Amino acid sequence: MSQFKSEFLAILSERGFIHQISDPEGLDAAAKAGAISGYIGFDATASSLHAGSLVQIMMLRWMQKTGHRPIALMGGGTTKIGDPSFKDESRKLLSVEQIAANLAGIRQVFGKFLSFGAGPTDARMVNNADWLDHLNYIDFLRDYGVHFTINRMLSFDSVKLRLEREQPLTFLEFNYMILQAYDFLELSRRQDCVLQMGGSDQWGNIVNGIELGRRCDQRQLFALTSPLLTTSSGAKMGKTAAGAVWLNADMLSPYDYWQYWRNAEDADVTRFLKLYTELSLAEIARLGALGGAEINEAKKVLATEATAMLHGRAAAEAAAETARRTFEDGQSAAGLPTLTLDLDGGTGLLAAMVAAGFATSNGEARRSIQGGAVRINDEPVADDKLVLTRALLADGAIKLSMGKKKHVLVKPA
RNA sequence: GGGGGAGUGUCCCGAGCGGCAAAGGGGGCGGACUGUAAAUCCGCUGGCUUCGCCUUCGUAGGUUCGAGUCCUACCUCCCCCA
Repeated sequence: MSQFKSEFLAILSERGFIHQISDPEGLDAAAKAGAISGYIGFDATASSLHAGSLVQIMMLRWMQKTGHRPIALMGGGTTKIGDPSFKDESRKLLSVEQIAANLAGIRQVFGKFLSFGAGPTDARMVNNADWLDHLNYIDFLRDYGVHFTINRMLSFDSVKLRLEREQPLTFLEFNYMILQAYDFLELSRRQDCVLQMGGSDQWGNIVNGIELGRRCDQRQLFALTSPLLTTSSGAKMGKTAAGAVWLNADMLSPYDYWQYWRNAEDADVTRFLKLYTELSLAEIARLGALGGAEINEAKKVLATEATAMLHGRAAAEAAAETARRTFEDGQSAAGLPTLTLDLDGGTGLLAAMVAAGFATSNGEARRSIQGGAVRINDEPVADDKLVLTRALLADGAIKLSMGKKKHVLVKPA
């Protein structure tokens, strides 16, 4: 499996990024022979990417680090259609304004992982709206539609779920795979891009692009997919109870991001270190060998390294220090997320908990209090009618906690 | 076209002879145990101005003191026959 001669594939392989490659020998030879260009598409379905996309981003990063040119494709056009792959029902269509706003949010993150420019291995960012928005329907059908048979498209696993459930798959969505295939063709022509990467759920779509390249331009293109990542207990990467693990700092603080990785399951530590950090495999092997409570050290390294890559070393160290003070010293630490409330007029505890995101309704907050989950300045609270006022301030803030892991500092308005 | 079956707590799956805020799972949250892990055990898991009030069982009507449960129409899906 890892008999790759190119540094690019060898690294991806040994770090666990590879699920399938369309023509492993061919791609390996191409990557060995010289710099190649490869892309991954990101649709603008939310205003930030989340941890589930991190594997893709890391693949682009490794591509660049091993001397190739990564292309981040913004799905400004395809998002208007919506990818139906492996979804059991169609998603709501996003407005054009919404897509533009989401795209702006998503763009930010790439600069932290890739270095952009015009040089041979500088990353590029392109938007498929540039070519998809102005396609002429009839011309497009005549030029490219002839290369796709419905028979074949219906055979893809990605649409089977929908078809088997006899859920409607609209013609609009059905076109998504054609447009994604066309993207690949466009990028091969415009950017000399020969590789498309993505999650394993994208395999069918990518292969369609390879077919199109062969038929239109007699060009050899490649596909490389990463495994669909779940945690050891089966949960999807990047989702927690509180919501998605966003990459944008304004949607998830560096502290909370650090916490997400710190709370990884034991069984995931080695795998995650390989995928989400750039530590050497030897170092990862050492960390992964730690047993019992010592593995917490490995989790801290994972959290700090992963956070440093996204938010910078300083933010990562600060998060680590805040966590250390909070969890290991049991003190309130200044780096905890803060919440500003009116303490002069007083704010009810229930309302404060909802504002802190500890509960979604007063009732839920009340039940948590009755269940003994809530503490103020580390003292358990039993009274759900309590009102937060300045009298509770300690060191300029009130530390409001729920459970062992959720802490917020309430400060006066 | 004909016949039969199904849509349940806006996370999911799923019970429900007319008295139902609705069994049971899963998931999630909290507690205990630990190592900010896993497993296990326990509690919680519609909303509110909470001894009470309000909104929930595909949609809209109807019967009834009272409907998730019965009736009518409609929507969607599954199966059999043509």
